[in-house]
Amino acid sequence: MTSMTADGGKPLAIFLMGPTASGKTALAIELCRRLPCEIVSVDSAMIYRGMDIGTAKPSAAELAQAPHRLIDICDPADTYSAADFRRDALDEMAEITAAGRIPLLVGGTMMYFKALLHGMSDLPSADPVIRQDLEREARAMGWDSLHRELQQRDPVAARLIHQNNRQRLIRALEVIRITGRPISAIWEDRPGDGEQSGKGVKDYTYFTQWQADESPSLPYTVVQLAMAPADRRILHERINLRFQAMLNAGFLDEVRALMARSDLHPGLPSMRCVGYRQAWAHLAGDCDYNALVEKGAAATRQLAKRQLTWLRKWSGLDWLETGDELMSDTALKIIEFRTTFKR
RNA sequence: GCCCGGAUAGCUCAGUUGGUAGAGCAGGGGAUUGAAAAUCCCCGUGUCGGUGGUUCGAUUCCGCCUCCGGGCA
Repeated sequence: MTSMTADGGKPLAIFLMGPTASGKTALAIELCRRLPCEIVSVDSAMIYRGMDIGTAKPSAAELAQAPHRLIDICDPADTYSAADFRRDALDEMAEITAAGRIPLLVGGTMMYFKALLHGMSDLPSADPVIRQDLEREARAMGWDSLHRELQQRDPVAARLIHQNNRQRLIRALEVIRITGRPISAIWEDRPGDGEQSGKGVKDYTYFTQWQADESPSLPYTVVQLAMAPADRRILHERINLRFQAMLNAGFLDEVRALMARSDLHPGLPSMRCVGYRQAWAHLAGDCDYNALVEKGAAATRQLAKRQLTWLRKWSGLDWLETGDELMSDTALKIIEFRTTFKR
């Protein structure tokens, strides 16, 4: 039988990853029926309360059957980060393991999976005041002047951050202003697991290859399941149908309720989520209903594409095919195999 | 039936004073360290509706045909 702890005494954790609309939630709930698992959501949109339909959050019935941790933990006015996620997820996983159960991490926010698996450098968190200052400077002197400033103070980061990428440009300068040190130097201090210390930051990517049970920064033996339809066209069809189904289920009412709040605006991370951004634009009169249907579905397809880009280079995955009716049997076999035999 | 517009990339369209064409969107590939469902980078050959003519050469000019708008009967 599947053992709770694998070799080395590390407890087991299961990751279930996949692009949006690939059927992760259904499989996760099925696995909970067949294994002593407890779900931790790995999803940067489901964290928000009041954003249910558009994030394809599990229904109340599904949640009663298989509770999800780390959903509904933020107000849509809040910001949340990959580092916040790593901390919270490790807490939840410890609790689940202490109760003698297996953490099942399910979601499509690949950056969060990466942060969890590999850890993050010891960087300061975001400072809204500094960000505002930097944006004001950019408006006054031009964004190219900010990039020149980065070239001065952190040539390594300047080379790795494209000058059009304002978000990362701001971040790099923010870190310098808070710590007085270049962000690339801090990456080098402790690049993820620390394995590459001293080698220098040659690439923005601070790790390229890893094995599931080789991550020093995660005290678990991990089985990494990934799922997607075999053919991208099938995924696109699922996405198109699902977006229309969301609209039929009252998605626009959900967004109207959010717009009615005076403290929410389209610039917030929550309101930039796929679907919400397009629905807001439509309700604000920027496009008609047919355009909303097209744009919302397209944004979702593009999200799926980016998720697949992560997955394609991710190592140590065991793949499952969406639509395979024996999928949960296959998943159980993989889990048993992976926990029985060391690679 | 007649008149006027259209017909060019999957979609919406630009353009070539005649030398076989390019934008936006969609799509594809990639990057990814506290916003990550974010942000950014790279990728454009398509019987230029069909057919005949003029021409060294037609997607471009002319004729006819087909289809789609709009108008007149």
